[in-house]
Amino acid sequence: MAPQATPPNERLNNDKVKQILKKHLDETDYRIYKALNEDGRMSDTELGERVGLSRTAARRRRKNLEEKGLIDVLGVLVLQEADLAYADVFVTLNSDVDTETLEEFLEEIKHEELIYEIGEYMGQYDLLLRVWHASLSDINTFLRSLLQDHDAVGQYETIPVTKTHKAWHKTLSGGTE
Amino acid sequence: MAPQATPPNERLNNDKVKQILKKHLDETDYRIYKALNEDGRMSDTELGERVGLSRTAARRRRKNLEEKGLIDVLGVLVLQEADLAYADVFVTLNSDVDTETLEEFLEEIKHEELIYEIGEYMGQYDLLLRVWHASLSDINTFLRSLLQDHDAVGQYETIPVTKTHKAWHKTLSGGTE
DNA sequence: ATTGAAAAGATCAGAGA
DNA sequence: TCTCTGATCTTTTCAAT
Repeated sequence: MAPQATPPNERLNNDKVKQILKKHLDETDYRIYKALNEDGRMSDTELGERVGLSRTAARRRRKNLEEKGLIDVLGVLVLQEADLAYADVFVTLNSDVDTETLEEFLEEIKHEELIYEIGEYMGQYDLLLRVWHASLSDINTFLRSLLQDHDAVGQYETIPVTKTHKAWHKTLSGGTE
Repeated sequence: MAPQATPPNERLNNDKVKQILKKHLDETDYRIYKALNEDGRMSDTELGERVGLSRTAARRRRKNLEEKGLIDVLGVLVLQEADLAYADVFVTLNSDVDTETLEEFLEEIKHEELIYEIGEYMGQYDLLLRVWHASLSDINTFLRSLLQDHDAVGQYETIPVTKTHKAWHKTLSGGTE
């Protein structure tokens, strides 16, 4: 079958998004991203059909987006489906912590398999950690041994996540319901 | 070349993780996940070589993990690389909000292209939203029009994320540095 | 879980808009 | 620069074991 023109129902009808991204992604790039967001293993051939390009053109764009680091195609663990507990941890750093101690701390926790996200905040808290474990009480124990007496950490608050409705830009289907 | 036995340097040397996941994933499954977490488009052939299985066996396991919803392979936008602003929003719901209004609210924001995550908290806040936009001030304007006078929303606090060190279980390479 | 073989897809060089 | 086509090589996929 010949590659079709852009299917009308898949056109990006969101001018706002187009405006925001125009510095790096044009509309075709964004549609490639959206297709990969749905299915990261979609073949370049199908990708091309979806966005109205030949396989090679679609492929080149995908590769470019990946090489520039604008998109990443990866596998994620769906904690909700794996009956795992997960929580967000808001860390306030010690006010007198020096850069080196902080760097060491970050380096240390980056390699923790049970911490799947680390972000820096500007505001009420300094750091966000996201952790997973078998149960909430395991999360508590884990965090205590990791953060309790660390030079870099002032205090921390843990908030369990009870349900995720949307993640990775994607509405989640199931849940435990 | 014949499929090799498990390369020693790639074995999962983390008993804690093995214990936590044993209900759903065995060690080979977890190694498949870790490989896909590095590169979601890795071929089943390479996957098989990495974990010491034939292409078909590796493929079957991958498919199973995807079908059970335990892992998902998808494309993500790396906001940090796209010069976009992003922030976390902690929402406290109105104390007198009824289930229906809440459901409607969730349904409404699920389809917002600029909201890439929605989670329910148990604790100090009720909801976490993660938003992106061209700039922080755009985020502010966007949130005001979305949340300000909504029946479901009591108050909300926005905290900009200034840097992400780890996301999707993966240490991020670049940054703007 | 594996192998072998047919179909589908990836990849590259060359060429054109 | 971006795209396309055709040729070749790799991977996927499925039936049989």
